[in-house]
Amino acid sequence: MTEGLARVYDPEEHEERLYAWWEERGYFRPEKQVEMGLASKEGPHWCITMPPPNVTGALHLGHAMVAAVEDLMTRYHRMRGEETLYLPGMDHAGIATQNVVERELAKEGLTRHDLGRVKFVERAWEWTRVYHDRIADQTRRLGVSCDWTRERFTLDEDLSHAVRTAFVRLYQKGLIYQGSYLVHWCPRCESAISDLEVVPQEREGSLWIIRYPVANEEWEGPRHDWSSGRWAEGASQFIEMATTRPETILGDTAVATSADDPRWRALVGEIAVLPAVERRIPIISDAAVDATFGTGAVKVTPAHDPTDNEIGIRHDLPAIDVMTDTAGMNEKAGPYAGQGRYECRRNIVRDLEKEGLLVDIEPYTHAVGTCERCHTDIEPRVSTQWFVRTKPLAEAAMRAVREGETVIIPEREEERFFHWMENIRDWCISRQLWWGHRIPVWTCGECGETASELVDPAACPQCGSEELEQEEDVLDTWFSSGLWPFSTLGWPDTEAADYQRFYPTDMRETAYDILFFWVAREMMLGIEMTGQSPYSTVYLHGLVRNESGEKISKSMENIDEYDPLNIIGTYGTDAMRYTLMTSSTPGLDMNLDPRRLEGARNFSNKIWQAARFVLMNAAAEEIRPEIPSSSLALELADRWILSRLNRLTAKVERLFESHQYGEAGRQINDFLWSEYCDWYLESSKVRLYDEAADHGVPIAVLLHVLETSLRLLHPFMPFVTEAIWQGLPDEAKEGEALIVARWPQLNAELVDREAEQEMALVMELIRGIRNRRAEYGVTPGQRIPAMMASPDGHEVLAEQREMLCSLAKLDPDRLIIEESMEAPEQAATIVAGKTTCYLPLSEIVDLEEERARLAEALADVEKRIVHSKGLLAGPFAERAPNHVVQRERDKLKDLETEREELARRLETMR
RNA sequence: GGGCGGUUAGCUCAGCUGGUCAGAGCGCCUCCCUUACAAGGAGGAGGUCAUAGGUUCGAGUCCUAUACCGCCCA
Repeated sequence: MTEGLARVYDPEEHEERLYAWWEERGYFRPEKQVEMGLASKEGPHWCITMPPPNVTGALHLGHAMVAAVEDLMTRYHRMRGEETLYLPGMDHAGIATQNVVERELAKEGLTRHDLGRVKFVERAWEWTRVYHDRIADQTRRLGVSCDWTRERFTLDEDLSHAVRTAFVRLYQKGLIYQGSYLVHWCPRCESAISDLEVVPQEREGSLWIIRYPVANEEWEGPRHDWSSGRWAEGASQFIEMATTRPETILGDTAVATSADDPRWRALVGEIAVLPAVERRIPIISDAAVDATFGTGAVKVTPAHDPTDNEIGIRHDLPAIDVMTDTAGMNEKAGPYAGQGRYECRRNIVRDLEKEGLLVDIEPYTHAVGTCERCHTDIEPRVSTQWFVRTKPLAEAAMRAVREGETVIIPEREEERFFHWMENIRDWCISRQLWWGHRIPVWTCGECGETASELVDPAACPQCGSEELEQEEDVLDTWFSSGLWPFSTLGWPDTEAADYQRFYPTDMRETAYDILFFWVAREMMLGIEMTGQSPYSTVYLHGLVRNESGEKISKSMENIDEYDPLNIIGTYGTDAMRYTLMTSSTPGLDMNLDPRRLEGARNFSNKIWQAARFVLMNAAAEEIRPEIPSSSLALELADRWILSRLNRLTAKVERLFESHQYGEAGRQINDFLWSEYCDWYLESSKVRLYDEAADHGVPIAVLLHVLETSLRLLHPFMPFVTEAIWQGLPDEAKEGEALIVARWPQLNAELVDREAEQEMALVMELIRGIRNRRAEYGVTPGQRIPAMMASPDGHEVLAEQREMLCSLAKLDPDRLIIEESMEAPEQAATIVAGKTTCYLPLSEIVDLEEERARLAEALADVEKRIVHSKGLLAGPFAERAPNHVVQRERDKLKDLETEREELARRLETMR
């Protein structure tokens, strides 16, 4: 592998190959880590369970984000020597998968009912097998170092057993109940869905102002048929109300006004006659009615509206469901039975108008609930469902967060968590689907007794009858996902090795938009089932959007640009992961900009090129001992880069510990590019290209710094770093793979403040000289003379003659470095602290320009001196902390030195 | 209606507990295919950190309003 590296880094050459190798070597497995001595059974451990992707389709950028963050954490902990488990898996995604399979069937002209339950479930399994493989493959492309030997699927036998156990326990504890309540019903899925699965959508609809006749002595009820135009003939009193949903009139069981509304007070207690169906319904008053809305009176449809449902309960009103499972009008809808709900709406409005009961129509914008999965308008509907009593579970979950057992990052998300938990409603967990965990409740055909047991009951526990029927419905997918952090580790077998070792886990990492869907449920079920919060930290990342901040959706024209696999194809996995990690800040949404991807790809190539340089030069050398070593005679640049490296190591560690991964990634980039490549590597050429010079030291330092930086960068860019690392000579590294190398530790001995200050002077002079060369248009390669006067730095500069000549393109024979000297006349001047550098470019220096430039610099310095003096003379000197004041004093001193130098120089030019 | 987040260079974004923080990449201008890299190198221009107050010796950084954009909940 030390054959030298290709001219350009090509991710495709390495990524899949390296991944296969890692996996085959078993590095993702905790057992292997222990076997290798990287971790120990007695030592620290770290575990994260992967948010299981749905088996519905393909991965998107959200998954790529999850992969980037979680794999970064995983690799970091593994390198730190913790026994690390990243446990992967997938979710059967009940409603979503059933939808896609039904869509497939539709292409064949079939519905699930044509197949029947058993055959349909078989089809869903076929789908699952295909997509499981596809998603697993894609996950590997993301470079995720998870332990595939522990992969789980929510419908696996053991996980189903966990679901069953959890259900039975909750049921027997009275935390699960069945009842007839208002739920969100999707007429396309023909199933109940939870509050969270309803997506409100703004609609420009209408507000229909209608009126119902009131029965009284003069008019006891209609004497003519509905739609005859004479239905309300003779009625003398009406109550007027506004509605956005005229079709639900048929299910009204009252009219309500706010208490003491002067407009309607007299009618409260009277009976209104419902159009079309002629039901006699009471006029009541209720606090829920907003007197300022519409006419101050509302129709009450307890079976089809949440607010009305509550009013209905308060007033003991009947709830009449007028619809079918597919949101058609049922037999209770009288003349409209058999019509679709929107067809019915049009017709009943027409008829109301005909009967003189339509008062007005106003345009009205309001929110309509739609199904998260199929976007069909939701129908609130009373139906019999299973619920989890969430209050006690929520209390425990809140306590865990409040007491710090689980920390949510970013912190503000804790507020959202509490707010939701405090207002939590019971969780509807039954779904009228076929794909999922069938509810383990049996009803006796003889006595009606219901039972929920761990083992399928053979006979009714109450009457002994064998006529038992299992509940048809399945459980909400989130019920099984809610058990994920422990069901995957072996629960309910609490003696299982993984459960013992890794539970509670350390991290739940996911996007903030599923805090309630999932995290909240995991917390509730986890604490209830295991007595412990399922993880100590919840880290929530932001959503990925396109570069204009728009949500990426399948309907976008350039959707392919945002397909992670296409991004990987263009830029490589490393570039994508690095970009996802560094483009944003924790918890904030990210606008993914292709330019950043390009930059990241360039970065990976840059490291590759640097490595090529190091390896080419190292190939010819005998590799010297590791660093630090007293046997190495380090020069200024060596001491400087080692110091910078160790500062970086400390900084990255601190940033990782506070979950500021993006900042850490940027810091590593800065170091490698702007310090290692631009300065150290360039300066090393002086020694490496000098046959007579010692090559061992720069090679050792180049290798050491490169190798250490690769370890720091590995969690961000796993592939390119491993590819290079494998190419490094054995003497420069420890172990067989970077993925299992040790995380770098700060070596405080190598932090060298003096070297940093001296190097800063050298760099400042070189930058200054380059700047003047560019300004005067000196031919790039041309060697020029220079004279440096430095009372405090001449020794350092003299030692760095070669570096100065090389990087500033100075003529070695005409470089003079003294403590002080007479200033030449025709020269450009650079002042750096006490050091003055003259470039005697007699032919090209424009004295007038020089004077102007120096005068400008002097003016600037003087301005800063005035500011600094003002600061030190004021209350700042007394109130600010000592070290800040001292720093200001030092700064002033430097400025004053510089002013002197500039002034002196200007003087000589008069 | 309640709550949260954002508003920093032309563009996409960093700036942790207030004191060299005014930054990066891309774009732009000048020069350079120099034996790691043109997916590159050297130099340069560019921002009164949304607005108005306030706290402080000192504020993109804290507080209060306002505007605009976005999200969540009802």
